[in-house]
Amino acid sequence: MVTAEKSTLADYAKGAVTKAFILQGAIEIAGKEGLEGITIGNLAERVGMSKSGVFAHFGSRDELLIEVIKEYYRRFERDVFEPALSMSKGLPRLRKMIRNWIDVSSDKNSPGCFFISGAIEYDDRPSHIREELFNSVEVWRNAIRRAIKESIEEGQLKSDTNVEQMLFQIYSVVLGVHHDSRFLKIRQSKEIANKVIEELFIH
Amino acid sequence: MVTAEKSTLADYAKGAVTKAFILQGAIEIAGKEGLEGITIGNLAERVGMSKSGVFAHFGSRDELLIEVIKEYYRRFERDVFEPALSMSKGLPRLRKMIRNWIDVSSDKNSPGCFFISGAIEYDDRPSHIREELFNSVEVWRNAIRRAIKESIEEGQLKSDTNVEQMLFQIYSVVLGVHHDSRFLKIRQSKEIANKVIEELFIH
DNA sequence: CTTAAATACGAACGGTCGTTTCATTTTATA
DNA sequence: TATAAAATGAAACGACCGTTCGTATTTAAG
Repeated sequence: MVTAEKSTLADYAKGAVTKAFILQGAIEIAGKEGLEGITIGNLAERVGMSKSGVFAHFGSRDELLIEVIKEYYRRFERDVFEPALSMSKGLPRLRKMIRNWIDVSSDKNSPGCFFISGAIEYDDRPSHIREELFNSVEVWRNAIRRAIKESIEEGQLKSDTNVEQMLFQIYSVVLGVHHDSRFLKIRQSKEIANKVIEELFIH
Repeated sequence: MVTAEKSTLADYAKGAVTKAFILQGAIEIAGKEGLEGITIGNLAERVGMSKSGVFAHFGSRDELLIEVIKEYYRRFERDVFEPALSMSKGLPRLRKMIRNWIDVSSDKNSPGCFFISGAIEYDDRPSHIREELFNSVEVWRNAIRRAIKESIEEGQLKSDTNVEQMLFQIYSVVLGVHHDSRFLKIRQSKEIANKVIEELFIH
């Protein structure tokens, strides 16, 4: 039974545990094959269930993908954004956000950044999936915008800094490190990316 | 009959004309749905042929995709690289190469840059298709490297310019403009990208 | 003009896709 | 412990996948 006061893993109904397990498998598949690589069949095989058993948890494949994106967003927030909150407002925090993001985007053992791979997969395909992805990306971009503005207010970035251009440059660098490390398999791409980011902050 | 001395469109066997027509259709599909969005079925429908009729020209879907990439590469060379050769060696030529590349990557009426979308589609999928794509990308990257070095030799870029870092930054900006114009639908992304490139060359 | 080769089609194959239906088993509640 | 509810499975559906085969048509060569 789930209560508002206190809840442990054992409290959750079996259904919720299974659902979380399925989503974990789906994220792993999407990390290798992309979100469009998730099929009910290969997901069922991976988690050791029947197709209909998996399907029943979501009602449709679209809904499954939307829940995958929501779950990925939660993890992104937990792994990339929240750890940066321990740094002081302004450039230290912004720097930490970007470094964490570069880490998950270049680490070959992680599923890669769905914000980046998903943006390519759904750039010309209007759908609820695209909308869900778009909203997640926008929330993240707003967090970056805010950190840039706070860095300006703290006097750590030049007062005439163009926020949108700075955002473009930061986003571009992460797209670059994602591309170079995952497609081209360049090992030192992370170091180059961090160097470029530092120069961006210094100028 | 096709001769080595002279050849016009009418000289080509019907098969070659049809094949070119099919490849054109395939490129259009890939522009909207990605390379993996090309199926024998939807391609046949688009060009008004039977599945088996389309299939016979290539022998397998993999071979079809490889020929699509080769054809795209030829067009990229023609539309992006070759026009830059009219500019003088060094920074003017490099600048033109990048501008042309930004144009095809941000133009919503063009199929987008397969070097970029393909890199995401095949980043974790070893296959002949990936190899073909990888080789095309490497040729293009070498062309950029060369233009950077010539710009240094001509004294138009600082002598201590790090070629690999410069290449990373250029590539990142184009990834950025591709992302912002196609996924986020930001209209002024091309202007921001060109501005960033100019600042990159000035510093 | 004849004839061989090139080209295209229609039908079918085994698979996989997302989804539905219904029966069965497992879990939680009273 | 009895009972309702939740969770899962087995089987099948029509649609589409890449591919094969045999045949008809169109094209080019002699």
